[in-house]
Amino acid sequence: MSVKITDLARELNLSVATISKALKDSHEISLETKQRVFELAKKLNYTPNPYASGLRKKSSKTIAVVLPEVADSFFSLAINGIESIAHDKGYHVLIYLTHESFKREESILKEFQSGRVDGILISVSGETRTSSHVQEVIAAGMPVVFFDRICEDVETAKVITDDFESSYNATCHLLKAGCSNIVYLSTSPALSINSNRMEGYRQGLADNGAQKSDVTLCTGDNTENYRIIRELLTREKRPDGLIASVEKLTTPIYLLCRELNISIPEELKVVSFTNLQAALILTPTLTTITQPAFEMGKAAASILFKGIEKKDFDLSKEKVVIPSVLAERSSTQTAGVQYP
Amino acid sequence: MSVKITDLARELNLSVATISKALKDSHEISLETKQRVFELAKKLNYTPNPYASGLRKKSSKTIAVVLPEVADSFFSLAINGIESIAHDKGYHVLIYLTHESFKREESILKEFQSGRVDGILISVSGETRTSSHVQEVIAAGMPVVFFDRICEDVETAKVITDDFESSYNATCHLLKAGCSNIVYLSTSPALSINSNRMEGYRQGLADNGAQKSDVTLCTGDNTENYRIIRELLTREKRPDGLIASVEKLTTPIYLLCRELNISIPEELKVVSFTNLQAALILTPTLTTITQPAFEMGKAAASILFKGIEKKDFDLSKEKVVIPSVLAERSSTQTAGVQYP
DNA sequence: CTGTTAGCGCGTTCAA
DNA sequence: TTGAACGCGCTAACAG
Repeated sequence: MSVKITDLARELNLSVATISKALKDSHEISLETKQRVFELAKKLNYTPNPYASGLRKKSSKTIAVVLPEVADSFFSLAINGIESIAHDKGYHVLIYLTHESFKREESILKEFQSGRVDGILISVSGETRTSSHVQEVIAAGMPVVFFDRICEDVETAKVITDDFESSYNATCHLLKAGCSNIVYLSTSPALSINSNRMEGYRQGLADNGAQKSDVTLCTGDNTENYRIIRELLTREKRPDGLIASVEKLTTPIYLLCRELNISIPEELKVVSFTNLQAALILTPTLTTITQPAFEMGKAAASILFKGIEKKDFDLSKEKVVIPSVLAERSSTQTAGVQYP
Repeated sequence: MSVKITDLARELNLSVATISKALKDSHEISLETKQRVFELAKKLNYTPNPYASGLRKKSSKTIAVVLPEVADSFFSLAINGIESIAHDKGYHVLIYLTHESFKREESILKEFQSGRVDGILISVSGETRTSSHVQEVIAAGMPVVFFDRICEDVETAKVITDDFESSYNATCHLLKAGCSNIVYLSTSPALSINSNRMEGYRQGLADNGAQKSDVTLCTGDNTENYRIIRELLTREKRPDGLIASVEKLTTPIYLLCRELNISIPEELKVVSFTNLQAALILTPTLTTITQPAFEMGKAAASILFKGIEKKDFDLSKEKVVIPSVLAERSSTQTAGVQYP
């Protein structure tokens, strides 16, 4: 087994209390004793048992991160952000995946009544409709921060991005860049994600007294989309700005621009929402709207630690809407690929 | 605070020992008592403190996963695999990122002498040249499993994929599919990853008494690669099979095939190593070689748990070389995008 | 300055 | 069938 305080105590003919204090560099221990303790500790590779001290101090110095999955880059980057803050604060990170299952989410959260963690960072599953399981741990005094996928009705800290605002900003960006004929490429208008983005576009145009909104409806079928966009790019008054509401629309755009000899971004400025960032491999000169996953992770973690460390900190007051990142790329600075 | 055993004991006028046994469904407790205990436990939302019991039983029921980063999909998927096995086994997963720093890796590993975890799954940082930090925890009796990025000289379990074999299989695959003129597109031949892959290709050809090997050297510059591959695809005896040693070569291949009216896979079969899987968005009919990250995670975790649970299990005997997945896709079954 | 004592919450003897 | 007592490794209060 690993070496413990009693081992040091026996070896040095001191009491465990003395060792404990010495290791904490307490002022009530003589310099000489501390020296001896430190030396032996280093020599024997002593590492305090965190669970024993945690039991005593009623703190685990660990947080839980509950995610649906870590398939795309968003949650991956978020983990990076969370871990980096946690590390700085001296906390450890437990990770749990719900696999989009509400049942699993429930059982995971219930576990947290046990004192295993000091706080929870959660992005709820796609199946989650009710929030009593979250309310329960909060009621038990556990700090909780929602992150990306939130429960609207739970009064605790939330960190999200704003689809409306992102799209609004993208529109302003294009207008400022000189576009006067911007088309929004929508997906199924039923999706709330799409309608928010579309509204942002409309508002952006309106607030700038610009052109009327011009929405082209795309579909789930790629061949069909190709046809639709071709029509758009060959019509008499061709658009000089495009907002792609989902990443996969960038492929037909790119291909058609090659085919029709339209250069991006000189003749056509394209902004696309993107999760995979795969679009950049194709079109390095694309302007992208990405969720700043790393920053969101850091922000969420920071708030959580405030909630953990300051007992009177009111998490329910915290609602952080982080703007998406509008990243304009020149062909030289991209990690993507450029072709003649 | 959360409810503990003593609370239940007081409420039911029983001793803590009785409660403890009852909760473990011990046969030395009457059915009736158990019933009452279970009921109250459920009612009060009792959850045992894992650290207290862990302290007693000298086991934490948690493992550590030490990774360089979770940027690309490989480690993300690996985490999924690891977590799923851990969950099944009733274990918890602590995650640590080294950010490719050896110093950080060292300090993380040292922490594990403390009993915080029962086992370690690690993919070493890019800076890691020595292995004494790993040897140390192993010497202290900690089960360790290497995973993808290993230390050759440490005698413990390892789970990896084999570049040579993958490439060998890809070559055989193309030969079997009727190719007689397969070209290998290399990257910088200095990279060990590339030389292993190239050797696999050569051996694959040799073992099948097929054509002589035909390697085309690509570069780091995309425009240049485009030119090189164009030359290749317009030369008199055009290849009917291509092995791309890195994913980014697929973009020029795809573009040129469109341009030159070469259909994949009818006229040209393309196999590519891939990490991002972004290539599939472009070319759904591509055949890919991917590291089966999810399975590797599961395999590594499974081995680790054997090492943890069977004290006489010899981890140093375990070396699992998982074959890369050669995935041939038809245009219909892909998650990618197809265009006319 | 150092040591004694008493838990943190739980599980495991051993007695009753 | 139940309970009292001890200890896991550590910290905190109080003595000395």
